[in-house]
Amino acid sequence: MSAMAAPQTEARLLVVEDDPNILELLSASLRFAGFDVSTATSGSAAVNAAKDRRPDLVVLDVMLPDLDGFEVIRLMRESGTRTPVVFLTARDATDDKIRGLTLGGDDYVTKPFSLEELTARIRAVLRRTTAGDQSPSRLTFADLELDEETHEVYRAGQRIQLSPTEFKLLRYLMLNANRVLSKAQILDHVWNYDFRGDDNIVESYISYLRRKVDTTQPRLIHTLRGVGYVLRKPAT
Amino acid sequence: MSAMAAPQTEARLLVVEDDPNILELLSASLRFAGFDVSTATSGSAAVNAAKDRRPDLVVLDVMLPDLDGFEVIRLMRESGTRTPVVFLTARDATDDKIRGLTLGGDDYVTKPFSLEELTARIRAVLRRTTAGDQSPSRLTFADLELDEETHEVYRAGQRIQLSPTEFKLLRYLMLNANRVLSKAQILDHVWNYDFRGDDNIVESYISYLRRKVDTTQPRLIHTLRGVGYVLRKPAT
DNA sequence: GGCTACTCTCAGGTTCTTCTCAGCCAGTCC
DNA sequence: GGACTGGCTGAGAAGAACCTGAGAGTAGCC
Repeated sequence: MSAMAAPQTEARLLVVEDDPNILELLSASLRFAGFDVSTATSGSAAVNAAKDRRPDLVVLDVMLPDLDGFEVIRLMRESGTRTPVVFLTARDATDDKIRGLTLGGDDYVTKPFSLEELTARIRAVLRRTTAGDQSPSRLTFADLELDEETHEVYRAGQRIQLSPTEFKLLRYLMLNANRVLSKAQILDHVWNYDFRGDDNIVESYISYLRRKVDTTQPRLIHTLRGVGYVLRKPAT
Repeated sequence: MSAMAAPQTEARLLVVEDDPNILELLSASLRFAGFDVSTATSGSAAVNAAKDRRPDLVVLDVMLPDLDGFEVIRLMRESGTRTPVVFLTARDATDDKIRGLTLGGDDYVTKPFSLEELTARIRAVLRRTTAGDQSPSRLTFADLELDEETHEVYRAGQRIQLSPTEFKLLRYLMLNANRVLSKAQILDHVWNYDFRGDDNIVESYISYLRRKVDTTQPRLIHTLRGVGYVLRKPAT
């Protein structure tokens, strides 16, 4: 699934995270999303890996066993390269240094995050920092349009207001148009990884989405009973 | 984000600062703002770098481990070139030397500063010292006007009084018109880097600004719930 | 020293959002 | 047809995000 928008497909990521569960989750899904992923589990390993691999972007947990994330970045940048970073931080990060993370084209995501949110941020940072606006911030499918930067959604030219979760769900459907997505899959990608509710939440949000963006013909969001959902044009 | 106003885009800066955290903060964000940045961490290194690189402007901490900032400038200028300088000083610097700075076209910013303030000063000094009125001191968006030199703000021709922070916030919004800015981003750019409060201060100042400059139709300051704020004309 | 203007915090109110639950509906299988 | 299963959706509780008034503290100014 998730072949993502093409341009970053070959972007090289370095993921630095000491929790093996989260590291596995991240590297598997980012790889699956089409990124070329390498990993490190400590700050010093990260610095070396960055020298060797010259990644296009680093996903970096600020809490690491040896060096903290800020040290890692400084060491990486001493060699002169200006690699953009997406930081992973705890939600209640009272850490003084958390300020300043959005400078220099970088960004951050607070734990626990959803994979959709992380990949959206990665795409956004790559878009900003890579020369040439190669990848457009606007997704299109049939008469649906979704702007990742301004969070605007249009159906047949009509502006539609979505809540944050509705927006994430629609983006996920659009990035995976014509692909059947199970409720479990959707849950895993759109909701935070610590979400402990059940599948019904997906049904609820599909229902909300239909009411907001799929009231006109042709219908684009289809249910495959017992299998999942798919965004596609009818008569396929 | 922050592609800033175009004109200074190619200006060469030399940033001289011995604190590695602040140096990283500065070089990352100035580079992202479009400047061509090189760095030095000591006075003697700065003198050499200036000879090599011939920067258009120097950002110079007055407190350095070896030479002080004024010495550095004297040595730089012995070779005859008159490079403008923006000094970084401690807030309580009662030093007489600081006083005379604004006479020679130079300027200074007291630590801790905000990035908006520093980049505004850099732009102003470049404007004064570079031949040709390349970058205008007046920002315009819809019927909003903001003069960076006189600190005057007009909405639909009406003069509006803003406090210093309100002014900085509005300038930041105008420099990034049509771009969605998160509260974290705004905090990082408009407030001093040592500010330790929370996001609510941004909400407060947005509220003040709205009351002062956004009481008439069409509304220009928009809230994107869960995302941030954006300055834009409606019906986009 | 006293006044003013400004910055920042806090808390109450409001609106929007998330999530759960339960009942209903629609296919499917016997 | 009847029963079962999966999906849909309205109602509502809990919580999050946002706005704003009030006020404490502070810096700057006369």
